[in-house]
This record gives sequence, structure tokens and C-alpha cells, in this order.
Amino acid sequence: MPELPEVEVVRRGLDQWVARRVISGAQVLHPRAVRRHAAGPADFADRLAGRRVTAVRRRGKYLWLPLDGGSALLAHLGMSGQLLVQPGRAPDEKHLRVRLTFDDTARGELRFVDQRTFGGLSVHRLTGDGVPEAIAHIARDPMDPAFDEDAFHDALRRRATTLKRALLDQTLISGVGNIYADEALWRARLHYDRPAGSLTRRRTAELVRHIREVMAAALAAGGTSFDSLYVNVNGQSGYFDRSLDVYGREGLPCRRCGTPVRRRPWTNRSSYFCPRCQRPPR
DNA sequence: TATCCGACCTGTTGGC
DNA sequence: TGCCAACAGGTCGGAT
Repeated sequence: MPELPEVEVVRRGLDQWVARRVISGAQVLHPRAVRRHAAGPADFADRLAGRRVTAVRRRGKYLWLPLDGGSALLAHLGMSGQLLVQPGRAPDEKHLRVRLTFDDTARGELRFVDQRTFGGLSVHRLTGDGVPEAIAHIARDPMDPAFDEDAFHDALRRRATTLKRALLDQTLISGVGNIYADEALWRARLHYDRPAGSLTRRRTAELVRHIREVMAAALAAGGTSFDSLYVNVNGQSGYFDRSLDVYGREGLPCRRCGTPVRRRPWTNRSSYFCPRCQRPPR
């Protein structure tokens, strides 16, 4: 499932295969895929036709393609989204939602394929910071060199919520999902239900370091699933699964202490943790 | 105003 | 074998 590291792999692929090309047209095959484009599918297509992609950017799990003229094509892969560069003659995928064609047809077309339709595409103006207006409220992600660790700590201290909720709040820190939240908390020996405001500055710094390390490891693993002709996100790729320490490992021994990993229902999802390494708050 | 929680969506898995 | 419920989870909007 696409997480920040996989989105970054997609960004690199798009930078190679789509950047600097001119979009000739957009075909929306499922309106839900452009639901975040308030003016509708026809307007979405109108705003892309004839525009040149000038770069490929990412913040957290969002990707965007700045276009000449000052707008950008924004993409979120949701849970099952893929952005594929395919030859135009290739048969349509079962869950193909949007097709972008380019004036240099020989280099293929860009397809947005999304089984569960949680992801989507939209076109927005860019703010002065070069970020699409629709995601201007999203915090920087921990892989961003400009991520402000002190500001993150101060924001945590102000929050009357629990640690994992705070990690999943994209306005505090972006790019962290359920899997990497559990993995980073395990590495930091912190319980998910601990009050967000209870960490010292040093402990916050440790947690951020663990988030970065687990994401960097996943990015390195995700990069191996690519071949050179193809921008591919394989949501079912098991490559990094083998490196996970707690997520999805209910009942299996903790890799640190051997205690069986537990799974607890948590806001319509699951939290995985080691009951010995990660003591619950009193 | 801040925080919480259900709905959205579809394929897979497991239980009966 | 077939049916059904549970599950996966990021984001948004309504509820508290």
C-alpha cells in the first residue's frame, strides 16, 4: 500500500518519465477519482490540456506536478492508487480511473489506477511556497530538510490527545500512516496511547529519528521493485513487509524481547505493539 | 475551537 | 460450495 517511501519512489519515476512533457489530454473514466476537483471532470481536463509538466514534487503522501502557467496537478494515491506510465497500446487496467496523454505519444501515457478509489487527482493553483492551495495546511514531512523538530515538539506539547493520533495528524507531521506510526513507536519504545504532550524534547527527537530511519529503510526496499521502463507502485509488494518489526505480527515474538506482539482495535483500525517494550500509560 | 469518529470503497480472508 | 461479516486505512465532514 502506498506510503511515503513508495510515493517518493513514484515521484522519482515521474520525474524521469513525465517531467518536461506536454499534456495533450485527460480522460476521466471514474468521476470519483477527481472528486477533489470541485469544478468537475470536464474542467479538470480543460485545465490540463496543453500544459507542460515542469517538475514533480512531494510532501508527505501527496504528489504534485507543477505546470507552466502557475497551476499544478495534485495526486494522492490513497490506499490502492498507482500512477503508471504505459504504452498507449497496452490494454486498460481493470481499475483505470484517469488517463493522461502527452503530445509525444511514443513515450507512453500516464494512468491513474485505483481499486478502492480513496485516492484522486485534482488541479490547483500554487501558493507562494510552491505548494498546491488544497494542501497548504499539511505540515512538512520528516524527510524534508526544512522539517522543524522543535516546532513539532512544541505542537505535540499543546495537543490534548494521544501520541499515535498526533503522529497521524497531517497538520502536525505529514507522511506518517498507521504502519509507520506503529513501527516508529515500537522502535522508540513508546505506547500509542501515551499523551502526546508527555514527551521531553529529547524523546521527541528520538521518535523523529526513528520515523526517519524506518522510512529510509522502506524507501531503499521500495526502490528495488522498479524496472527502468515503468513507473510502478505495487500496493501488494511484500518486499518491505519482511522488514516490519510489529505491524501485522500479532502473536509473533517481539524482535527485541520475545514477548508476543499484541494487536488492539484502535479508531476503526489496529495498533500493533509489544506489551513489554511499550508500557501503557498509567 | 479542538477533538473525535463514522463514512467512503472494494477485494480478500475466514467462519459458518 | 456459497454466503456473509470482518478487515484493510487516508481523508473529510459532521458530531460532540
